[in-house]
Formats: sequence, C-alpha cells, structure tokens
Amino acid sequence: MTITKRAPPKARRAAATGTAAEPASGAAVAIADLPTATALKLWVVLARTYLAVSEVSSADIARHDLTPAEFGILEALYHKGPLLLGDVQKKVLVSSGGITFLVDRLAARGLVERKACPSDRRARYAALTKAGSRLMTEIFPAHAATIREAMAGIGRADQVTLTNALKMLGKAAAEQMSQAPASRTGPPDATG
Amino acid sequence: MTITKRAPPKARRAAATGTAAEPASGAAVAIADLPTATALKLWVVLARTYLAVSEVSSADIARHDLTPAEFGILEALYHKGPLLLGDVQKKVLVSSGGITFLVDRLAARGLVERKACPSDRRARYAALTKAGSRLMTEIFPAHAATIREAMAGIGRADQVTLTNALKMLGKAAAEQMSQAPASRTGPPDATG
DNA sequence: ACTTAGAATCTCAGTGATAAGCTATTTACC
DNA sequence: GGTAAATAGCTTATCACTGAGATTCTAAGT
Repeated sequence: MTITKRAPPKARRAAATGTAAEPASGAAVAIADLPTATALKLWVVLARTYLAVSEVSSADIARHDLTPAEFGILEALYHKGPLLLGDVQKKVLVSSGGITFLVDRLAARGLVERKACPSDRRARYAALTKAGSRLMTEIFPAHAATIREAMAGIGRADQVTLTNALKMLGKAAAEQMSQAPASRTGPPDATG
Repeated sequence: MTITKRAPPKARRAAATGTAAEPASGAAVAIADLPTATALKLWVVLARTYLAVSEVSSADIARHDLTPAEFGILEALYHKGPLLLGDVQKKVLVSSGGITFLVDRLAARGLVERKACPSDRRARYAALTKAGSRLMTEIFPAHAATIREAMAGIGRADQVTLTNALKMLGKAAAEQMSQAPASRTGPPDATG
C-alpha cells in the first residue's frame, strides 16, 4: 500500500517536508511571529508544488522506461551535443559514480555512447547515438508539451513573474548555504 | 568525488531535471514555441529553487542527526499531537513501509512511541515522547528561523503573492496528474 | 626523465526508499 | 451470526543512487 501511485514500471523521488501551524487536539504548538509563519507556508507550498509538477514529469518520462536522471542526461546531450562526463554531471546533479552508472545503463540500451577525448585521455565524452537522437526527437516535444500543460495553471506573463521571483528566492537560499557551510551547533538566530 | 557536498552526516534528496534551450557545438536543438519555452524555463527554475531551499533545510535538520522525513514526522506530531500512522503517512508523503521504518527508528531513539488505538485494534497512534517533545521545542524555532532566512530573498508581501501563484500551479499540475493516471502512449498534444 | 599534485572517471559496498505481498482486524452484506 | 471485501500496518525483495577510494592520466616542479 503506497501513497504515491504512479502507473509505469519506473518512477521515483519524493520529498518529505511538511510544516504546518494549525493547532489541533492534544499537543498543539503555533508559530510565533508572522514573517516566520509566512516563510514556512511558502516553503510548504513550494515543496508541494514542486512535487506535483515533478510527479507529472516523472510519470511522463516513466512511460518511456526512463528515470528522471536518465532523461536529464539525454536531454542535456540532445540540447548541447556531446559533453564531457563531468559536464553532464554538473548539469544533471548526480554524484560522479551516478554518472558512470547512468551512462552505462543508457549505453547498454544503445541510446548513448562514450567517446574518447583527443586532448585529454582521462576524459570521456558522452554523446547520443543515432537511436538516442531519434528517441529524443520523438519524445521530447511531447514531454515539453506535458510540462507546458502542467504549468497552465497561470498565464504566460505570470509565469515569467513567478520565474523571476523564484530566481531571487533561490539565490538567497544558495547564499545562505555557502555562508554556513558546515557545523555551527548554535542556531543562526532563535525565533523566540 | 561528489557534486552535492553537504556538511553533516545525513542529508539527501536531489532531483534531476534540466531543460535548456541554448544551442551549442555539435547537435543543438531549440524549443519550438514561446509558451512552451516559458513553461520549461519555469520548471527548471522551480526545481532549482526547491533544491536550493531544500538543501538549506536538510543541512539544518542534519545537524541534529535527523533525516528530512524524520523531521517531518516529528514536526507533524509536534503541531498536531498524536496521529494515526496512516495520517502521518499522508502528511509526510512516504510509503506505508517507510512510515513503519521511520517510526521504528525514531522510537529506537526514544523520540516517538507507538500507542494502541482503543477504537480500532489494527491502527496505531504515533506520539512524541517527553524527550521528543523537548527536542522539538528546542530545535524547531531555530529551524523555522533558518527557513525564514532562506526565504528572505523577497519581501513578505511578495512571499504571499508567490505562495498563491504556486498554489494555482500545483493545483493545475495535480489535476493533470489525475486526468491521465496511467498508460496513454499517445502524448496529450504534440508541440508542433 | 622523475616525482608529486591534481583531475576525470570507474568500482563497489552501503543507504534510504519504494512496491508488493502478508497478517490482523474491521465493516458491509446476506 | 457468518462470510467477503476493505483497511491498517508490517515484512521482504529490489532498486536507483551515493560516497569514498582506486585507477588512469595530465601538468608542474625539480
């Protein structure tokens, strides 16, 4: 018995991040100040929205027996042409071992091939095979359309506004991450 | 060698979803129409932003040796009081097996305990122990403050606007998901 | 040339999580 | 009241992916 009920054989990923503030029976604890409550609410909605869209995307991808990570690789190669494995890694955000594993699997299916790098014999290119290229030409437009439909909840102008707001948000979050890279047992600034 | 270089022992989650449209050397393919390109861009930024905030949140949670899912459970119980395992599952969005596993682990650490349900002997409540409650009282305010900081990229009014826009987006995506629950090999509506 | 530091990729054991099947219990229908 | 379907939670097999170390190579210093 599961809660995520996707159809096709492969599909994955979900994020657990709840944050609510409404009191209930038993022990109920409310958020102290308004700015914090607003931010927490935004975080919950951001996570839920991401999850919802991600589900649509994953389900579409899974119809072709691909994982999101695999599709990410194919997509990068489709749009950028042959890429060093390290560059693919940066684009798709998986570990170094993951790239090896994923490219292996795609190669076994004949969608991708490794190519030597003439200037550096350590490095390898990943490139779409003819079959891989054909596959992407076939399925990418439909996938893009699916995403467009998933985003159809708001108009195009609002989508642009939203994109910019999200960018600012992401930038701030990334900065906070680099400011406090590790340990620091004491919290940044307690709420109450 | 990894690309995600978080500090504390535990942390996870990442989503692979790249979508770019800029041409490059070799084979370059661009997105056909503007609405689709806008939607794809929004999707990429949404994913990246979610990931950035999620990283901040996870890093903060990991400082206390908790996974995001574990923290989600503690948080739900902290705010709502004792909850049936099934209800916790809905809140934290993991599989039924996952809830069993996670509650087991939290119980082993003495933060959570199972309690019998008087009206239904199949069901079990999960509830914070005294230690679990104390822990949350101790760390939740700081965590909330961390999230508030991560969201500080935009003002409170904009945060509310953003929340509403995201809600509409999520609703549309969820609808599309329930409309096309499974198979359907033919895409919804090709791009060209 | 020889050594050393640094890079790019690969190997492999380990991990968190899912999905499907199982048991115990409850509810609905005869 | 007794049987069948549904529900709550647990068990187990499996899987995609991570992370640290090994391997192969380049570049810089001597």
